[in-house]
Amino acid sequence: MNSTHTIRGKRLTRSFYERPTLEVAEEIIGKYIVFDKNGHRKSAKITEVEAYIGQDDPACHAARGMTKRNAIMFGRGGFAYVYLIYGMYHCLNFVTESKGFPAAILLRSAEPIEGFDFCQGSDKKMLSGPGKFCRVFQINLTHNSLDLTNGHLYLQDRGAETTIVKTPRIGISSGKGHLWRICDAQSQFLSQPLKSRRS
DNA sequence: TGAATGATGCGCT
DNA sequence: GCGCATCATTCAT
Repeated sequence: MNSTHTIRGKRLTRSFYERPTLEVAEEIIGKYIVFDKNGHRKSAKITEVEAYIGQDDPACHAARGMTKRNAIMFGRGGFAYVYLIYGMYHCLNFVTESKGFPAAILLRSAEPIEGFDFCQGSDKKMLSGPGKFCRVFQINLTHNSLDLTNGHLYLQDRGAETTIVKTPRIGISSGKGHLWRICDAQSQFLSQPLKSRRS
């Protein structure tokens, strides 16, 4: 039942990324990530991200200055920052803000849209976590520093409307006070379920 | 339903 | 050496 029809959408340009990170993070929910690899297209709707903002954010990789690994974060917005974590998983980030201000948005979870087999019925968890997303999308260190505005990995606006919820970030030991994990409040495709509200 | 744990490699002190 | 922006599995309650 998979369609090979290409869904149209507007590619997000440099001006989308080169803004305050929290603004970008809130607007990025509901956007679509597209990866064209060898003529095969995968796409997914973004449901959950985290913001890592500047050298005053202790959880941000740039907190202790520029290194070879995090150098891309110090450049212009609109590039991919990919790193290896725990020796076995990759995490994909979107660099934000202008040159000189290091910040990025971690893609934590998404809803599969195009280019997947759904025979297992476990699609809700297929992309639910930063490591799982990269494994399925085959994102690795070779994709670090790719230009999202001019390449085969990019974001699209397909006009989806969303309601967002903010929570503390996951898996960090410092910087827990900020509500910089941003989720689609209605989505079933999150890395962790939101706390249900009690009456 | 939740806590503990092992796998695994790189960057940094 | 140690500590990670993780995940799947095992064990306890």
